[in-house]
Amino acid sequence: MAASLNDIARIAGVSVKTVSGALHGGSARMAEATRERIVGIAAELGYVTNLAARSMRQGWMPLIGLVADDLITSPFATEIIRGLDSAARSADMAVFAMTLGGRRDVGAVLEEVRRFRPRAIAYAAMYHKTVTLPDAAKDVVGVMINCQETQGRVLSLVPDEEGAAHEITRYLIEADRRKLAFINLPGILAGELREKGFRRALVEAGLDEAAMPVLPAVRRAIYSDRAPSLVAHHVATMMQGPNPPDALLCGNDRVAMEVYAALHRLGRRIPDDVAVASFDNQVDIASRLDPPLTTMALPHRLMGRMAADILLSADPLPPEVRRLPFQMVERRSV
Amino acid sequence: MAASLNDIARIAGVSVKTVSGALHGGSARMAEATRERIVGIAAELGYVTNLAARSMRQGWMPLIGLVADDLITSPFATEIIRGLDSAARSADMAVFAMTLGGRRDVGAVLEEVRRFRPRAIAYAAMYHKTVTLPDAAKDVVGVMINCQETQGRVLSLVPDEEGAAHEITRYLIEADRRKLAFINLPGILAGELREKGFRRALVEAGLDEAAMPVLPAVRRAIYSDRAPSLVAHHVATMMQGPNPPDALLCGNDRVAMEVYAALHRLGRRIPDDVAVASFDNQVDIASRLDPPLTTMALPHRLMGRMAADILLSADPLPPEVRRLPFQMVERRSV
DNA sequence: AGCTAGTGGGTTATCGATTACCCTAAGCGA
DNA sequence: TCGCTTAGGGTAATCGATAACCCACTAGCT
Repeated sequence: MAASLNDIARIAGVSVKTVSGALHGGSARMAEATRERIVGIAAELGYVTNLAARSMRQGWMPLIGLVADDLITSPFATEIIRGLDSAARSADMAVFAMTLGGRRDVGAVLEEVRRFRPRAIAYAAMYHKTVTLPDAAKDVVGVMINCQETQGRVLSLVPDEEGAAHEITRYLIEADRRKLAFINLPGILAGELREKGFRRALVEAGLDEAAMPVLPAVRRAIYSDRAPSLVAHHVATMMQGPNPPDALLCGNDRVAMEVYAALHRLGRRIPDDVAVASFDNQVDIASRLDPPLTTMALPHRLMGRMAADILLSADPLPPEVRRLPFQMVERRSV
Repeated sequence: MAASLNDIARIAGVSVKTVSGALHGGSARMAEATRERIVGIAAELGYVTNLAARSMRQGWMPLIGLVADDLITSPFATEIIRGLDSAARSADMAVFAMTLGGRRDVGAVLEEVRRFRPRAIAYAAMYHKTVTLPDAAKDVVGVMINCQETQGRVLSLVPDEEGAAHEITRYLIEADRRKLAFINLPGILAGELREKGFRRALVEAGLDEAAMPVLPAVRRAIYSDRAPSLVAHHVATMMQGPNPPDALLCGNDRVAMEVYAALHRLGRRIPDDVAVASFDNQVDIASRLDPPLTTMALPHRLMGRMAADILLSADPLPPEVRRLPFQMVERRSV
């Protein structure tokens, strides 16, 4: 068994409280010699603080619980966790993540996490969506990341999808593109909001918004590697049609990857014939495409960092929805 | 503050020990009526077990600590964690991950994790490598994942790089390819071992091993999105040379992605003119390439699961190095 | 000398769950 | 009726760290 304050106290011939003070800076009143002797013995014994024991008095463990609906799987998840972690670390806390992993019962998973007595709990979604939390969970979850609670009773941090779509569309228009098309992700909240932003930018630029197609990358389902893709079909149809687009906006970098392949097959050059832009900034893909892809980076890290700040802030914040900006990563596809 | 066994006991008019028994199945001797009454009160109060308190007696928290050298960043990391998690869950434990995140001092990070009193600790590396653990850490880390301890004093789980390279090379040869080239990842252990397997398969097939080039994907450094790539150059040189290869083996799926682009530019078709195969099975990429990429999947999930089994096994295991097999994912690039 | 303030450190209760050990009452056979 | 077993449950110690409160001693001042 690991050494405890008690063991150190016995060897040093002082009381536990003195040892506690020496190692964790409790009372300032302490002879420097005593402190040094105690620290020396602690090091010799390989003493490691027992946070579980400390938590008994404190009431909580120095943990931020993260319940994720399946997110740990995704490369973006890591960004959220990094953001959370960097903020948590400044407060000498750690992040403790647990995924639903297919389990339906959010309440049960929350309880599993609560057994560890985290200081606060965040709930995160893999992709931007609306989530219904069980009633009891509303007082337990301090902040929602990448999702918003159905009844708006929990402070939520989400990406500003509409703003991002608006920005990248404007960017395409400013690059003298006039015939745009958007191969969107159907059936999800992000897709809906981005379509709004896309159309708004077109209208503001005085373009004929009705002439610009918004097409689904897949049929109905979530975009995944199992869903049959419509991308190649859409690209071929549009490019060989009477009025081919000179800019293609893609729902994510993987859609863009398929668009690249389809354009290659048709002998079209990027960006000379067609500009391509997208959302996500999945670096592995975006930076390795030829030409490298201009894409709107999701604010995952930012959401993580803000979430931690919110959870650790002393005073309670109103349960609003905060929309966080994407960051445009300009490469050479426009 | 959350309800405790004490609160429940007071309300139910019984002792804490009875409540403990009722909720956690301690003593079998208990009137069913009493148990039900207690469970009811616990539910009403929203009682959640305090694992920190339990751990005071048990000596450890039901946690498997995972120290990762930077791994949480990678999409593979998630597979290791999933493997660990699924095995841990069967033992009613959770995985608690912490990354080095650039910090040099492994010992300090290990101590940070040990403060939480995990039952056992695993160390994982982002890519297959050799790791030198501080002396004190050798008794603390129960298993190394995706890396091996320099002095072989800790049980290690690593991918069987040589075997995988041998298998995929044989597969290419059996597909009637006779002029192979390998665009390898330079400067890392995996690359060295794979080259061995590649050459062994060539020799076994009676091919002229010296005529098959093994080229570095990048100059010296680790393959990352910052390292200037040599892939396009190599492909162009080889394909336009006197004796172009009919099969290209790639160090990972992102290299393969660049190979695809380079071949497209040269007007070569996959797999008709050139077969392409690689390592990793980064699904996002491999399944979306055109044609979908045949690739050797790293045994990350398996490593995770085995690691948990090892850590939770009662009897200590010898500190050997176990090489785990890759899984070939056949798609349509060969 | 008597008093006060300050220094250095000890005692003990506490947090929540578990557990070794003890107690009571009922039932039952001798 | 006595003694024993068994069901049902109580008491109190324990794990490690913390903190409220207490105590002994010394220097400086009147």
